[in-house]
Amino acid sequence: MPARREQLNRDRVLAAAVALADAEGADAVSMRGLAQRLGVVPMALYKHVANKDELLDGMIDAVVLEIEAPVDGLDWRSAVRRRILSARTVLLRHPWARRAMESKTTPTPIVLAYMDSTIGIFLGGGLSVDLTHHVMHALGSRIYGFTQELYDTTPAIEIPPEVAQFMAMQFPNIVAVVTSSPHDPGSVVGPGCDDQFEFEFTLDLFLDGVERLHHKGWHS
Amino acid sequence: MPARREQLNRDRVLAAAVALADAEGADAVSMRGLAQRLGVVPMALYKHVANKDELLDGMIDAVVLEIEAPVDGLDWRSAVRRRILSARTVLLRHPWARRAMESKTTPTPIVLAYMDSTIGIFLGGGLSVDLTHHVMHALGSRIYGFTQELYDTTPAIEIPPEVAQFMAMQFPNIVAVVTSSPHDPGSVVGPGCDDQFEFEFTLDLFLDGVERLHHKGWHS
DNA sequence: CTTGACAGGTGTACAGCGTACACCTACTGT
DNA sequence: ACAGTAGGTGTACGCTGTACACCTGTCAAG
Repeated sequence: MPARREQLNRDRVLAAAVALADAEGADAVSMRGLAQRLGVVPMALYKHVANKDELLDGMIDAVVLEIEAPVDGLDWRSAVRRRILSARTVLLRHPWARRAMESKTTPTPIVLAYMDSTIGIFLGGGLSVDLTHHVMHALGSRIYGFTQELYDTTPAIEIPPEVAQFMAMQFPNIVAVVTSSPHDPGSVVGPGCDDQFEFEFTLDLFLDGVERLHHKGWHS
Repeated sequence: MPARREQLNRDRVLAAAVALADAEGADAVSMRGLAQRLGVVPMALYKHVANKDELLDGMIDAVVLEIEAPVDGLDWRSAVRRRILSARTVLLRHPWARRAMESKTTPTPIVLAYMDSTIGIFLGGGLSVDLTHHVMHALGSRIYGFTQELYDTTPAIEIPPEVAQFMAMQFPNIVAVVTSSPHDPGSVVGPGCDDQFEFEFTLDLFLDGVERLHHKGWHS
């Protein structure tokens, strides 16, 4: 009997899937690819996850669980800000998670628990249920630490000069805005200009607005 | 010679693809499915679009072209608001377009032109280049008329009472917030609570903040 | 009038995907 | 000792996008 390799289990499968996605991107996580990585035949995985969708759920759960728990003793605004920025640092470690979360339509209990505790910060801070409701919608994916930057306006490859000139002709406003201030590649989640500064800028713009509504006694 | 069916061309292919997606959802738009719809063999499509990715680009372009052009004679805030709400009504007609746009990483010239003219509204209204830059990031997908509602918190199926009780135990805050005010199913783009009221609420929260920054002479 | 290029539709084929289903094997509780 | 079961295997199916060779009708040039 050969030295038996360690038995698979759900957590090992999920951990391997996350590691594979971290290392080679989400596309590398196919049932076949993941199985190979684990030295196992594809169908073996189905003994531990129901299907690929559930595998993705598990991967997302693993990421969400890395987000720091709410900190006691802070005002609601600081607590929310801190938690969201914690979510962001987690997503910087797992850039694939952004698209994975976007592509899902139903939350897992773990994601629900994350949302619930985040909502709890607002309600605990005295915000009305209605205002909290709207704020959660307004935040959208931002509570998970990323914004939806649809397109990458700062391409990695340098653009040839004739293209640059063409762009300046066709899209003068884009060029004016994009060339005004560069982004920090180290702080972006996935493609796009979703860097740390922009993220915090918008987050604070939001929280300012919410705080103002709250102080005005906004109710519905 | 049988009555020859009308020849294919790029526009007919794109129009059929959009119609198919409208009618049966984005998943129905496979090269084989679309070809069948056009009474043609799958490979015939490749004489008119380079590959499936370009097909999707073309479909998105078709949708973006439906968005109303900027209206002259309005202040920047009204002009932006109007344009974004126009984008939203377009996306209500083509709910599949939301995910399609999310899944792309590179904009087409037509999408760039849309962005350019939208940026032009801000710059033309006197906003600084820097502020405009941040605002475009902050708006994110909102300039295309949808928000990123990751999860559908108002499921279509009614939930059994024991599940409801379990939810109330596990996620009291979510339940409190979700049950507070219902959403209008007719005004949502895709799954989630992205309804018209929430959309405008957040849009105005944004525009308020931007206007305030602008009046403060915000520059960098 | 012929000829040759070419645009556009066809047919076959392949690699990759998720996964259903039958099987086999080793361990466990009675 | 025996039955049950958890977990890994092998084969196979239908689906996807698409490469490549082919054929056919139209049209312009010699």
